[in-house]
Amino acid sequence: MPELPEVETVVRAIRPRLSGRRIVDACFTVPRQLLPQTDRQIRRAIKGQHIRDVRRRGKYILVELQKGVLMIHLRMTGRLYVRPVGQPAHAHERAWFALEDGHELVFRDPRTLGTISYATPKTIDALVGKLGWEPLQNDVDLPTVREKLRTRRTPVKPLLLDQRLWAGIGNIYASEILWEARINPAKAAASLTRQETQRLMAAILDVLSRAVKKGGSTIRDFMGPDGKAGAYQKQFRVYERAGQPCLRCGSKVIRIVQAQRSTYYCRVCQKKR
DNA sequence: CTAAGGACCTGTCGGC
DNA sequence: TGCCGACAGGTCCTTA
Repeated sequence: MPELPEVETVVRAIRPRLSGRRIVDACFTVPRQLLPQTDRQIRRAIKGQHIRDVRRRGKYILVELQKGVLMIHLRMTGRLYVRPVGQPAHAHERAWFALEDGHELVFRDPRTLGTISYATPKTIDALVGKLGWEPLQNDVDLPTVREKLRTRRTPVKPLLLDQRLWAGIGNIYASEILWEARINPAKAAASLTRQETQRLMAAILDVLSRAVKKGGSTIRDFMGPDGKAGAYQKQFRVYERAGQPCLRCGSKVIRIVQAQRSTYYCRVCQKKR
């Protein structure tokens, strides 16, 4: 469900309500979602710890505690919000973290694909160490990117979903980014020209930062933790617009399937060569 | 090493 | 109305 802009929106909303608070208890209902420890181990490890800060790395939400980090990944349908204890629950709530101040952090996830893990400074690298560049940091240069793409014969669209390159891009923004950069999603990553790679890097930064400014996208069930919907879905140029006119050239946007995921693009603006 | 396909889950929607 | 397949913001594992 959420990609970088949605995760960033969640983090910004919950950070002021969690920082400095103490976790007094935790409850988990789906053991499968806990990695790599058991519910009992995580519960014992985090109980009593103060929350120092809440940050994002790729699509991971990092709740930084005194002695370790609680890492939450929302996958497709996860949501995270803070509410006063005693308020009515929603369907599909899977985990709760009770705070000393009378609120609770709630993890809701209908499909139960999300994950919760607890890591210490010693073990965190195994979970987050393989993640690639942070798209909003904009701290990687053109030669470095070109070198990384040089050996990749895979189409560029599925490649954008590989979190080991840029961390945080998902299925919606991959299509949006390629439309913005005027690159054909089926083009082999290794065959991108210098100019195309440059446009790709610019589009990644541009599309994702604009989406963050709008509070992410709400298309099915993503919701800001305050119940507010994101607004970026109104700015989609190609995603879920198959059959509608391209906003640049007017020809029809088409949908194809790559690596079992939908891709949307304009055949005319995003020519292969 | 890379690449492709299935697996993991539940909910919703459109067609017959 | 009810059933069935397709599809959904993601990643991980197995196989070639």
